[in-house]
Amino acid sequence: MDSTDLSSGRVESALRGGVTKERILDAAEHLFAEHGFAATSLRKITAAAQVNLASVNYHFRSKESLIVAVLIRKMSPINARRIELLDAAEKRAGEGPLMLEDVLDAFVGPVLRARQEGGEASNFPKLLGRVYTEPGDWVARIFPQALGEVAARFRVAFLKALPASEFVDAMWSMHFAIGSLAHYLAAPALLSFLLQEEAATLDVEVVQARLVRFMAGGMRALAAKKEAAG
Amino acid sequence: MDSTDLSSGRVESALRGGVTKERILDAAEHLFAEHGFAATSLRKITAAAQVNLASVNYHFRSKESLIVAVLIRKMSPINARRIELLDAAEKRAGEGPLMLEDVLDAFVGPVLRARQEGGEASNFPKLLGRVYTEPGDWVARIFPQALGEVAARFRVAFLKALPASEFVDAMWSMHFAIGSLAHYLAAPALLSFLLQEEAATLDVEVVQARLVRFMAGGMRALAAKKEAAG
DNA sequence: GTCTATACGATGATAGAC
DNA sequence: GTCTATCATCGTATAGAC
Repeated sequence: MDSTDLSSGRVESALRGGVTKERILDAAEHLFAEHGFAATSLRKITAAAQVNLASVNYHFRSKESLIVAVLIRKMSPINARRIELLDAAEKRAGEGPLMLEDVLDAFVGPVLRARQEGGEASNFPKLLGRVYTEPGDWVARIFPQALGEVAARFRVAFLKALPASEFVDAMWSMHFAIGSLAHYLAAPALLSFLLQEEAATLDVEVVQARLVRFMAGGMRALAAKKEAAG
Repeated sequence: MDSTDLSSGRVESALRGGVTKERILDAAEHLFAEHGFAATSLRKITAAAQVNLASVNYHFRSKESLIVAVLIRKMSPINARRIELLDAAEKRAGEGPLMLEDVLDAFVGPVLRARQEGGEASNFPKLLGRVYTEPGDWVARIFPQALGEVAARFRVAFLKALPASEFVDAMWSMHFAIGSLAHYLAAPALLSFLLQEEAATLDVEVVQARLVRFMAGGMRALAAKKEAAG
């Protein structure tokens, strides 16, 4: 990590423990989480990372691509944990039925706990929630990369946990459920407004319990459509 | 509407059927819906409206205030229709129980049909969906103004339709339900990704049926928490 | 009161030297 | 691979015409 190349102008950055690209990612992640995408200029990022402004455009094509890179890097451990928990749930179920609540816990839990993974207090979950609704077509392009394996695994898991459901209905309910999660992460202001009080001091366990209960109820109701009708 | 003041320099705008303020609102609404908030500069708006750039800063304090003004204006008829439908549902229920699905239909229907109200094809629903998750504190400030009466009416309606639920639980489920709606409006890309096909050609009635069924199932499941536990 | 012309600082992006 | 220099464009502010 440390460099002995004292004749180079890159001594300071080398001593600080990372190449330029990673230093940009670190600074950007911190500032994005703190102030959001739009409010964080490339100049603030490069200043915090102590690198040149143009290096962002060299290592990443644009600010948009930088955002994507930051998100992908942060999502990876979360998605790994999701699959880990899903594996455990499926193993626990064995040959028996896969509980919908367990699948939802595996999907929701790692995201809600994401703020502790960084080791520092951050509003990254809120940032993550914005991903789904950020304007622009670039969002659609990160789905395959960001949650390709996760989507594939949970697709079949939800289908297994909702035996009465058809594929299309399960995907719709999955979409609605993700919406509930994303909205909780991204729009705490509305919740505070509805509750007519501050909702910031909430325990993660309690939130997860409520969220999973809501999701499970909704998904089961949608899956039961064909049963009730036919 | 038409002006005979041919001696004035404002003939052109008068002939085009509106004062500057409204022409800005019209152009902004169209461009915001078409390209999103960030991608629409004030210069493009004023160019489309054929007014001076500085007039935006005169009639509205800032771009942010302009966005709010556009949203409030567009939300008003939607919210009026919501209350209209809620009134009808409550009258229909009479002294009997208020059906949760009816309340949800009243809440969801007018939004899903918003694209037809403008008389032109627009992606305003998508724009509306972004409101809930847009970064920045200004969003929180529009809630009281944008859905003050609506929130108040539907708060009590949901409580009536969910007799087993406590206030806090009902508000949480309301929040989650709004999340499902907002997410559907704002993130069609994810749905297409999950379905592995284009989802653009969907009938509003079908979507509403699915959405309301999901919401109702989720809200009932969350409301039943206390019952099951106690 | 309304509207215009003009300017300011900051932003994302790029070209070309090293 | 990294830098300096420069670009067009952005939101905003103000002075002054009507």
